[in-house]
Amino acid sequence: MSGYELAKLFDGELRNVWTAKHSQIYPELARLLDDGLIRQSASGPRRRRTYSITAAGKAALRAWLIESEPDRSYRHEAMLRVLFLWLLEPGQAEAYLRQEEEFHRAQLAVLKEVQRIRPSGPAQRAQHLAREWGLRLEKALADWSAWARKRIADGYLDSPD
Amino acid sequence: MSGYELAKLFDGELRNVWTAKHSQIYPELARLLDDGLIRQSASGPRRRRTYSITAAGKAALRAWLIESEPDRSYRHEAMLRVLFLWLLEPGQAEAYLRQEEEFHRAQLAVLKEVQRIRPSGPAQRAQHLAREWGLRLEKALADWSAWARKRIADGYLDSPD
DNA sequence: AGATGCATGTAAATAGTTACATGATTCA
DNA sequence: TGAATCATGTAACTATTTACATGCATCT
Repeated sequence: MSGYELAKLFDGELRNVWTAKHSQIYPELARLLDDGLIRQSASGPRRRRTYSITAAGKAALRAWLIESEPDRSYRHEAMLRVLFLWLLEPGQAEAYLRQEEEFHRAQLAVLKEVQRIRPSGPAQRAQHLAREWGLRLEKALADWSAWARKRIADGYLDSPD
Repeated sequence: MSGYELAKLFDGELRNVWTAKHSQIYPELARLLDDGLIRQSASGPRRRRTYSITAAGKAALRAWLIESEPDRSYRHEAMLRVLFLWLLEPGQAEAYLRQEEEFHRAQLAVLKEVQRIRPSGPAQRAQHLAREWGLRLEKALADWSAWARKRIADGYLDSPD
């Protein structure tokens, strides 16, 4: 893949797995190339260069997977905002959650389309499994947004205690 | 809340919303205090200091909520790893997913316990809504892990194409 | 010919982690 | 009295974003 394609991928269907901007991707590709973990596999118009993983790169990934514990902490700005929804008028809070639901329903539709394509090769199949997670995540987020909005509409946040 | 309590909260029930280490929290509290967005509300043994939000702090939060678009990108290292599971032996991949399921079932149980406590006051109620999301997220993650593991056990990743 | 999208790169600033550092209180 | 936990702080490093910068290719 090229740096440009990676940037698109991170901004698209990998948005709920990992992200990176092109300004981080290009220097990182240069570093990986320098370390022999990837190799340039093709070049195209407009200085386009695609890279593929080397045996050393695969070994490094394997070592990472086996030797380290996953970091299971999340950062979800949209949910962080929910903690402060009590500072807004209920109507504003409802509008926020309505937008969230809309966004996630739209994402869900996009992922469903992509998911129809049959993956070929092990890497594509692993991506298919991760995309299935994306699908479930978007649905859960849309459903939660609708649920929370209804609770707020019922006066959940403004009732005194 | 004190810096120490915030660190615990981020590491505990806010783990799937936002995180920060104490080394980030303390300088940030100093900055917020300096900017008049929080005020010191109490002090205890061992230099313990708790802070509460000021009117200016609330206004700043409101402005953030209303004037900026939420960043809906995620970073989920545990799911990033899934993209590279094809590099492992199927047995190793299954072990990874089994651990993930276990972790999320345990988290689910913890959150369910916390969620039984009735929230008092609007901020607590907003946190309750976010925790309900945490609950749904942990369940979805556990279910997905079990599903993906079964697919891999059925040879999904190693079948040629 | 002009707009749009492809394609890459770098510098400066901000955000966040890891490691180093210290000391008080509580409990066994 | 020794260990664990509470509690805060800082320095160095790494990661990430924002802004600046350039130019080619394709389509209308």
